[in-house]
Amino acid sequence: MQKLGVNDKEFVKEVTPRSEDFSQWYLDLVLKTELMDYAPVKGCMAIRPYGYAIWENMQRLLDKRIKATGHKNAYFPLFIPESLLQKEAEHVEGFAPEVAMVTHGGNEKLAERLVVRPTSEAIICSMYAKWIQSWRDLPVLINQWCNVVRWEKNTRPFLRTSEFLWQEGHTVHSTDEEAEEETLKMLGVYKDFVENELAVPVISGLKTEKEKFAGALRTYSIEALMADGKALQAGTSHNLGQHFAKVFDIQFLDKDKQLKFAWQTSWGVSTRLIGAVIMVHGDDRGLRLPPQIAPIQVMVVPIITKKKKEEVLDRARNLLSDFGDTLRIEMDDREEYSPGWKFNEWEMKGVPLRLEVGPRDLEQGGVSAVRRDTGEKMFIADGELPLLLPSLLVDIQENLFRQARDFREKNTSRVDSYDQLKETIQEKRGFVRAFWCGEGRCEEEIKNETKATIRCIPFPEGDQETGLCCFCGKQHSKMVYFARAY
RNA sequence: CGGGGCGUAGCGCAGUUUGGCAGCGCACUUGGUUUGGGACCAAGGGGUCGCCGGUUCAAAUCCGGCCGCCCCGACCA
Repeated sequence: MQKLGVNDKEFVKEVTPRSEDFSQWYLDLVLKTELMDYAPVKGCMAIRPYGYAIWENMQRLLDKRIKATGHKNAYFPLFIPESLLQKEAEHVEGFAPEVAMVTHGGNEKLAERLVVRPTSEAIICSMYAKWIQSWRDLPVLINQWCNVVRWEKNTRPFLRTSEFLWQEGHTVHSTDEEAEEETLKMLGVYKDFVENELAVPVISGLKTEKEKFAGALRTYSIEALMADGKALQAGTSHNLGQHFAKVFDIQFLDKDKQLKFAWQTSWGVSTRLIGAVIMVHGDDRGLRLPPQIAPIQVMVVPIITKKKKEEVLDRARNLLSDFGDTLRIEMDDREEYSPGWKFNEWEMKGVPLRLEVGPRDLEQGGVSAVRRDTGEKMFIADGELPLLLPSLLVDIQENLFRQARDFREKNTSRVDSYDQLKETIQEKRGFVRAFWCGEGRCEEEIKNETKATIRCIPFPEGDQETGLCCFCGKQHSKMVYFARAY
């Protein structure tokens, strides 16, 4: 391999530069790269093939992990009788403002309104109550991939849509300890998946009472930092305790002949992760997709000229047949577009690696390659391709993660006073580490004034440091992460 | 739900102030010449001007009502 420098030419401006207007950049990008399009109903989007392919790759990689930890997939109904949703007090209070209701079937008014699921605890628990009698029926480890609907006031493609796709795991256990273990195990699965497949580094920890899931005993989350300095909750795992078991009557006869309420968990990640990938890795030229989830990992652009057309196309086709079994490799041999147009197009669409095959490359017995993550150009001799292509993709994947982690480190601040907290959130954004006493009142006032929320209380590393609450000054406060969030 | 912006060809827009043939760029179709960082020439196709009503000889344009989308807030994966 011969390095040929870095491509730093300015690209054609179809997308608002990220530095100029992050929000507009994001919207331009998701539309221009054909990830999605707006649908006729507010907050609803069509996920186009290129966007859906990313989701399919995410599904495949996460589903494998979910199954490897002993879970099985199932499917539960879209409609939930209103009375079921209302059983758990906190749950209904949290979700009632944003549920869509079906009131009619055909022309007839329904006897009971049906909620279009905003999440499936209620319907699943009503089924679990029928399926669980004995300790021998436990644990129940079920996941489902589906759509849910939440009537949001403010929507944004992928980050917050009225309908979105996700997976939700719902498990039932015989003890508190086992449920807690499951909750943490799945949070760990999410962290592993998001960091290794999406190349997005995350902080994991416990949510505060105020931020926890409606109906949960405890919520844990993984939190990522976007390139504009705002945080995004990338996944949640809830220990539901016995809250739902008690109202849905999920009881089992234990080994000690006692009738007991079961312990439950639920956990989910959604198509929001596509938004995270865009906002963490994207740049002024467009998307930068991690190879693990990129619909196209390698795009071959044949440089077609009048004289050498067939030779060039033959070589390009050979590349597809040589590597088509091991890589997601495609060729853009459209003759109505110039090579330059294609370079920009596939860079905007975030394809990790581009191979150019032209008359010059044929003469030299190799291909030109350009990395999307660095813009680096190189010449690769034909014989080196089988080893270099996979290793370049690994390298790109790791580099994207490293860049994102470095960005997060640079944008994580440690503050000791409330004034510093306010100033940092205002000026620098990013994650801000500060001590917090655990009081909802402090949390609330900080949020009202700074718009920053406690993203999570991180898991203690070694001897946990404590200090004075940055707001009220109380001793033995814990270190938490603050940030403005999506 | 509050504040702001916008609805005219697939996309981006002009035209609305001062009523008078519905336009421009890109995209699309056909033919030709091209092709190593968004090629060029020529000829074409495409419209319920968001919807309903009113004023008028005449409405994209004026008036009234409604609907939708986007952005910023408050609420949320």
